[in-house]
Amino acid sequence: MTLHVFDTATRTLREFSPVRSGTASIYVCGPTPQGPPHIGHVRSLLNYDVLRRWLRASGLSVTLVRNVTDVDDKILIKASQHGEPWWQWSATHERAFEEAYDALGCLPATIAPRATGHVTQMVELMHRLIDRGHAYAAAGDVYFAVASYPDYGALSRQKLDEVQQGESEAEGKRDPRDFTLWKGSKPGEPSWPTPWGPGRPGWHLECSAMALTYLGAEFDIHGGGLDLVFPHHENELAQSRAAGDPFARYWMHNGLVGMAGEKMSKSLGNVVSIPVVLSRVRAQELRYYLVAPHYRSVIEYSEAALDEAVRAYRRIESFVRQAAQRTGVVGPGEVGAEFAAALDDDLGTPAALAVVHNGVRQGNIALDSGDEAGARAAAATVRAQLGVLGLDPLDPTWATASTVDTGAMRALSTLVDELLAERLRARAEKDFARADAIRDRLLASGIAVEDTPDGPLWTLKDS
RNA sequence: GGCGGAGUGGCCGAGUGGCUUAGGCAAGGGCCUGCAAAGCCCUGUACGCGGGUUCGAUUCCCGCCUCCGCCUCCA
Repeated sequence: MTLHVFDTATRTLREFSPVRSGTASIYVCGPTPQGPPHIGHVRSLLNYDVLRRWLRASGLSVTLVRNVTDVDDKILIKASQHGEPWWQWSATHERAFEEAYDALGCLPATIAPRATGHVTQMVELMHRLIDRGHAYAAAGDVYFAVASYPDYGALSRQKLDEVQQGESEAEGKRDPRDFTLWKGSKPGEPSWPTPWGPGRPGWHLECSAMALTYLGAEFDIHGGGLDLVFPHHENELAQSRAAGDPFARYWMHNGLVGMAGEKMSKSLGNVVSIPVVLSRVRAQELRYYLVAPHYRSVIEYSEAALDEAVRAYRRIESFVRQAAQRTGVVGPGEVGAEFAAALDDDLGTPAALAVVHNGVRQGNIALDSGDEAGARAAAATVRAQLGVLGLDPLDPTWATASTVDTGAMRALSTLVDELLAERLRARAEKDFARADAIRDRLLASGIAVEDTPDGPLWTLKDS
């Protein structure tokens, strides 16, 4: 079985077959860094990170482009409200997004190009569109002539006549539904020179230009949040196709994160920002929470659901750590057919995680019965599976300052081991009061002790 | 108004025309343990409402209700 993905354009599950064999090219709409990253942003990226890891595990070399819309209306407004240059505002938040992605274990994009660095390519694209009669300049702006492209609406299944028209009273616009490729500069705004006058990129144009630059005229998968289907992706598709480029072969869209029955969005002001969540739970736990449901389903964020995910993840983590401590660390093995089938079916992470949990159970049974080989085998499989999901507890990504500082860790380890040895003596003498006192004292210091058939294990409590 | 999605056991969350069960969390019982924790085993009238198709529907069809997303910046 090979990967099948749900393609928004056809509304069907399609077998993934790359343009260039042995490789996969993916373009993901990244953020407009106008504010701090929230859970919704991260869910989207996480989904494409899992996709990428799975393609890689399936033997393909993956190029993933994630753009940064580093100039747009909101950025200009926010920056001026805060008395900062637009580029400073943009760069600050771009960094915040990168940090959030890194914290959650997203593999770095092959390239994360910025819109402002690709004006040349945008101008080239506009030339082609104007030459072909699909675009026109008017009063410093450049518009895409929607009516000139019969397939407009194919992706989102919008009928042009039914599209509600915004109150766009721009002069020179031939059809109110025409969208802006290029915005003529207004006083005080940044601008770049073009044959049609100075201005700045429209939102849609940049993606077509950058996808072309880094992935070629035809590439495999274009991804993004469901809210981008219309108009953003519809417009991208129209531009690129009208210019003569085949563009994306598959369109993937992840479901949004809701908040008490409403979409989480900047405009609604109900965002749950990543730094806030990460002060509650660890990054790998948040990742589990967001990766566990199917990527196309809606997630209604709640702290209760997040806490459930934390406990579920800790069950997995506890097995992997115990197995490593008791039977030695084993490298990732094979993921197994059942797991592969789950992910091949449109990234079925829920079914994949069910396989992981069953593996954990088998591993725990092996540990309980002293079956070291069985435990090691289970651990190897589980780690391989978790690796594909980006959830391997032993991945160095999750290392925190406290565990990285090996000198301090060694010192702590010595002290704890001494106390545990003392507790063992107390237990041997049936002095349970003293044994429990030692355990309580360690717990009060943030060190949890568990007795196993192989002796006590201790772990630092993270929260 | 147009386009699209969803309503599953206490909760989260998959899935399927009937087969033995998604998985997790929580709960109850048991095993293990000096205790605890963890783990393992067992238990639980689930599929929004009303019709229809069918030998049989949670799963297909029709209608209805409720909720969500897009059509304006948004992952």
